[in-house]
Amino acid sequence: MRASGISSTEAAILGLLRLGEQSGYDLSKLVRGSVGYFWSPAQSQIYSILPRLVDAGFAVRRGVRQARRPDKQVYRITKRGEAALDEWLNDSETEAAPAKNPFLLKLFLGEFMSREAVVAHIKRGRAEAAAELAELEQIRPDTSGAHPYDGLILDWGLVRARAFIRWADRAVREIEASANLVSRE
Amino acid sequence: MRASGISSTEAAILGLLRLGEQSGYDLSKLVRGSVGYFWSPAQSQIYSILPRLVDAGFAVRRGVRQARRPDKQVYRITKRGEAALDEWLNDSETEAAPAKNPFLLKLFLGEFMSREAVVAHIKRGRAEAAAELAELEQIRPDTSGAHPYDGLILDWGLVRARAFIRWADRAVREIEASANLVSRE
DNA sequence: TGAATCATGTAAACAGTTACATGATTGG
DNA sequence: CCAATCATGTAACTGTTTACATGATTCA
Repeated sequence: MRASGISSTEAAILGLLRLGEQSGYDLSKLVRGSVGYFWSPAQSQIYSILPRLVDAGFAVRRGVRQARRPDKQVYRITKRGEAALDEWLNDSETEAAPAKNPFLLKLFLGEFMSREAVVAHIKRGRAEAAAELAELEQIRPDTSGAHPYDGLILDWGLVRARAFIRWADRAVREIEASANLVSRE
Repeated sequence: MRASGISSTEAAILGLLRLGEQSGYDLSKLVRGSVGYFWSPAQSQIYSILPRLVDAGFAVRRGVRQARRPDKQVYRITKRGEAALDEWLNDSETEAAPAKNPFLLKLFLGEFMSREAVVAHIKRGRAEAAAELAELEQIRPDTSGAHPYDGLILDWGLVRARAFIRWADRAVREIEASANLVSRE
């Protein structure tokens, strides 16, 4: 819910533009990089937001001729765009993350699955977390101070992935332990 | 992305119907309860999904006359609905949780805020996590075996909230430490 | 030569939210 | 008496995804 300002996705795009002039193509690549971990609009959504930002006076578009590449449109944030982003940033009511966790939903409905299927589900989740952890562990946060909070964000990713893996291992052990109990009754 | 089956939200509704015959009103209350922590469609979405499930043959509707309450429509899952839910449950490709975390997005854009604003943002997140933790700590998982995996889900909520609080405290300390460094330069 | 990358966009559909409309009954 | 609860739905809108369309260039 926003009173009058920009949406979170518009804020994300404006924030990326604030790092420098970018084309839609650049933005989709940027989004697939680090930002994509916590915000990843579809490519088509980026292309649909960009002209809206121009209409609103939050960005300007400039055509760039290229010799060995297709011509492109680059977008630059304007003062009004910066102001709109600042407003979003300073709004203390950050919208809540949507309560959408298909992994937990499936586990909640686990009573309609076999125990083996539930265990397999948890193990799949664990494997995904382990893969994510391995990916995150590759990243060396830059110490240049250019993106001062990237290290903290990375850190949360690591903490979360490790905690999930520990939880998953415990969960599997518990389920298997209760299976043994039942089979000995 | 689903090949041919039902969506996660439809699965959630069918799963809830599998616990017993329910009205749309019952479902929105159930959703606001425990399930809402990881899946919470809007009330209007529930009312729009229900007739679709009936059309697809996954549920049947029955009108109930009530004396001291408005009449209501209750829905019961059918065999075909159970089969559709089973298919969704046994599909190993559980969709990924959407990468949407407004909290992290704002932190990522923290370089365009004052340090104080960033700290305030993290503290707000911490407060929310603490409130959630307190709520979760009230819940005593039922040991009847009716919902065998509720305890595990609760446990993940507790683990996650506690990990977030620890991360937030560390983050605030780090930001304030680096502020002191800079101010002494 | 063929896959990947560069580059931009449209169309159609689906998912999801907010707000509105209505009205009886219960309980403090 | 007033707020909350019971109860169902529609309308309008925003957000988001998937798929399609097009075509040049680079690199293995």
